Amino acid sequence: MKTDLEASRELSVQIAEAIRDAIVNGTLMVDERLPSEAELSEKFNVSRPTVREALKRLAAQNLIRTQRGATGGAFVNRLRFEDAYGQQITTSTLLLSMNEVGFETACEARYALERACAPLSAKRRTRDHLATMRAEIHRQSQPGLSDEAFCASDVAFHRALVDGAGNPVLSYQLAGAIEAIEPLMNMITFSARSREQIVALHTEIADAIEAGNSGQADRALQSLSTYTVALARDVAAGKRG
Amino acid sequence: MKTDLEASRELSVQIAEAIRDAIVNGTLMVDERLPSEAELSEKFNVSRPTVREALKRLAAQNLIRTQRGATGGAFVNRLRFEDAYGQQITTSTLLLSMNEVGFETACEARYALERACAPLSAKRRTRDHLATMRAEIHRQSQPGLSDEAFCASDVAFHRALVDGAGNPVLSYQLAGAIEAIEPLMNMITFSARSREQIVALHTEIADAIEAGNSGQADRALQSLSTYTVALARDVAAGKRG
DNA sequence: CAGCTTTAATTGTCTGACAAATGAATTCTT
DNA sequence: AAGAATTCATTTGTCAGACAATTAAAGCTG
Repeated sequence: MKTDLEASRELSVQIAEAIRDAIVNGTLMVDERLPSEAELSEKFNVSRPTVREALKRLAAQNLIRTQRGATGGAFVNRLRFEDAYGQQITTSTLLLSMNEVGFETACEARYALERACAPLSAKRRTRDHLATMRAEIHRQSQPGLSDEAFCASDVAFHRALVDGAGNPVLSYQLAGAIEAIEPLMNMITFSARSREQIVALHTEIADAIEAGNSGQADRALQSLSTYTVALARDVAAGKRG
Repeated sequence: MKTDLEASRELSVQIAEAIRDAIVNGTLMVDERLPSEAELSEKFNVSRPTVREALKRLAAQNLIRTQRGATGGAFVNRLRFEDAYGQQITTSTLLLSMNEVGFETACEARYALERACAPLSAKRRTRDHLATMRAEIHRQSQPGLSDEAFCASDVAFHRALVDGAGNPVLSYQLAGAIEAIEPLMNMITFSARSREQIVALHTEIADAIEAGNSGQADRALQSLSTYTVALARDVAAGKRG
């Protein structure tokens, strides 16, 4: 952890960077305790509020956690996938909501990623993943289901498909894409007709994954992708027939 | 922006969340100016340092930017892809460095994502993307190239391939995976023989992308994936022959 | 009207203080 | 001596008030 800072930028930024570097390059290990705020302010020659602003920056990125009390302090966080999920989802949602990304682009990315997962999932999925997919399909075919519940089930189905690939990096990458576009997906699951079509394709996907037939899974996912984008375009055009 | 806070959690966290919600749900628009720190501290009934800690949390997530001076203040940021790239790379690097993810898992994810991009890239790549790929291949075949430079060129090649898909979401997702494993990739580009093999596969990929032959691109990427993972396994096992 | 100066607003930083939490040491009780 | 209660020291959380640095706008001056 370097203690001499350049000028120009804000002190709290520089201190945050110095500590972050120490974490990334391994100078500070996971669960290691940082010096107390008083010690840090002495070490960097700044006041405690400035040190605190730096620490809050790091806390916002889940790099550290703090604890009050005698043996308290700031500790290096082991970054967990759940934390990474959360950040990913927030970022993706913001990119979408600020119109930096269109629905079609997000949708395309999502299905491209899912198609990348499908062959792995066909190989490695456990009985649990398959059972989840089947259960969600069954739920989706219930007639009284609300749009929100249908969409939540849709998310659960696709998550099971992706998790079946057994690669947490892929799961985490897709979490953002899938959950960020969920609100928009809600709008295109309005009609019973589209639900039937979606359930049919989900069934085809589940069958393919169960049989280990990655080609079939890929074709079904491609159909689903095409169908979804077409529906979205219709909704965008306002013809809700 | 709600102004009444619950108890229990830290005030700065609650304030940060209240403001973040206002940004995400559109109450605060892009480039809109937040109330000054003094106004916020009055509004939330907390001191200015507490408000500042909250703002620093948001700044760390690129949600706001601050400016000093008469017309200064905190402004809602339009989240840019570059910012998202940075966060993605940091997160991926941390997940890798903290052994939350193994090299093989990251590698598998990376090539799965690339294979998802390849068909789109075969369709949409511009002349520029292709030219970049060719240029990097040429650089990679120079004999005097350092391992670091070779690896940097490798990253540039794959970025061009991915960017050719014309989907910024995919580009951004892959940025993390590719750049995070670059240091580890460095270690497996040690021998001239493996470089030759990699260059040959890169050439095959570029040819396929140029011809719009996504099947060939996919096969080449799969070979590259298999070869890379095998090399990595050898390196891990310590047999550097 | 152009250029300079002043001014007001705002963030950045500092100082010093107290409150709250919490584990550890200490004391008291049995 | 063992266990329970208490005190204590340490550390983060919060507050109040102040000054410095920056910046754009208003005002002044030639």
